Amino acid sequence: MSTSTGRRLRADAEHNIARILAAAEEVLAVDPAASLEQIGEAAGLTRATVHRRFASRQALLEALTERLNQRYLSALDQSKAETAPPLVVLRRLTEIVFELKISHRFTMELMSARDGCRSGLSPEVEAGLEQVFVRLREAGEITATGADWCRQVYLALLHEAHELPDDAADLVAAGRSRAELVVRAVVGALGGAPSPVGG
Amino acid sequence: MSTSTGRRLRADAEHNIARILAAAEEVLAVDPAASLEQIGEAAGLTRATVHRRFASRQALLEALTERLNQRYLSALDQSKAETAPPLVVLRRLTEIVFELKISHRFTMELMSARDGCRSGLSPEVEAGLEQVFVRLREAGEITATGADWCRQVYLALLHEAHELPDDAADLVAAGRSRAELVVRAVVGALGGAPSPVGG
DNA sequence: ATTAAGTGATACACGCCTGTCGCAGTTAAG
DNA sequence: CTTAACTGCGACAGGCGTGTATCACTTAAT
Repeated sequence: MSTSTGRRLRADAEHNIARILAAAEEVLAVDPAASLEQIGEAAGLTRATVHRRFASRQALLEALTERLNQRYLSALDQSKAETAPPLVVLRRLTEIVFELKISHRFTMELMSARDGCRSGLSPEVEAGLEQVFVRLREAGEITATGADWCRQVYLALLHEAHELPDDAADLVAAGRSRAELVVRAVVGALGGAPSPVGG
Repeated sequence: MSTSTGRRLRADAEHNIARILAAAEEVLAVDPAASLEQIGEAAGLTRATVHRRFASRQALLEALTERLNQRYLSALDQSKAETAPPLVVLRRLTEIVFELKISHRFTMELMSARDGCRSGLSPEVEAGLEQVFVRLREAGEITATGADWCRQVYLALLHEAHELPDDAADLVAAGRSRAELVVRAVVGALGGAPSPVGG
């Protein structure tokens, strides 16, 4: 709905849209309540121009989330393309998302802030993620069946691992790789052992 | 630092402080950017009175976090008092914190929003939580050694389980109890199996 | 009952962000 | 080159939240 709203833009205008989005990400990562003025300044543009490209602050934020959803899709493609074993897919995906968390910190948190029960992720991304867990289950790596639960646990552990200081003991134990740590934790959380109690 | 700043307050004033805090929690849970006016109205008081009791918005928020930290401490006491087995302690603690997440939703999220690497939790609460994981490790239930990692994983999984819809498949599998689900996931994530990959 | 504390109501100053104009100058596109 | 698009600049109106202060009134404390 935001891609090509009317007729084609001039090249420089299109270019400025990119600069605004990049600047917004950069500035809002530092101060989530930053004004459009600050964003424009960081983009080397005027507030007026920001308004010309994005009718409202809300519109700008929506453009940011749409952009991140595209990166997510691309990440999913990159990691599962070669029909690799599901654990490898999970590890690759994790590594890419770690990079996204660095370059798109603000938007990541924006999308994590659920309103109600929505995840902020596009349906396509959610479906792609679900596929990863379906394959993990088929391969016997996990036992959990709920798509929501799997996705939430994964993203949560990914996030926490990312917040971890560089010299954390558990990181060393995982061979210095945050991705390794996440993969192990996710597999453990989603059910290495079937059911130690009842049922 | 906020308890008994100067001389004693009159009884009704002290009472109003409690009403303001309760109203703030209630209102901010719905709209985190709500004005002091809205909070005052919800408390049956005027904005002026809110300002009399809390010099600034910032001061009010700090009072909220201090309050929640006290609840955390009390929760830790309640769950580990009887020297119960660590897994039971974890489950009890989880159940209590679930209730806190309902009654203190806003403040929970306020404290989760880390600025830098601080957790928002008071040192006492962090220490108490660490003790729980130390005992879990001594009992052989987990293998992870990092205090930060353990705490973060626990709180994250707790949060995600709480966000889960009531009819989630994994909840049924865990015997309908979110606390059960969290305990299993935490134990799994923090290392049921030592190290399936390398040295 | 007396006094000090507390509240309601109202008003004001201040600052900030948003959204929208218009105009002059610059730049891409054909 | 010529035109239409785009930007910078400045200005404006409107809204909202904060923080402070004053004054009359009510209430707890002793």
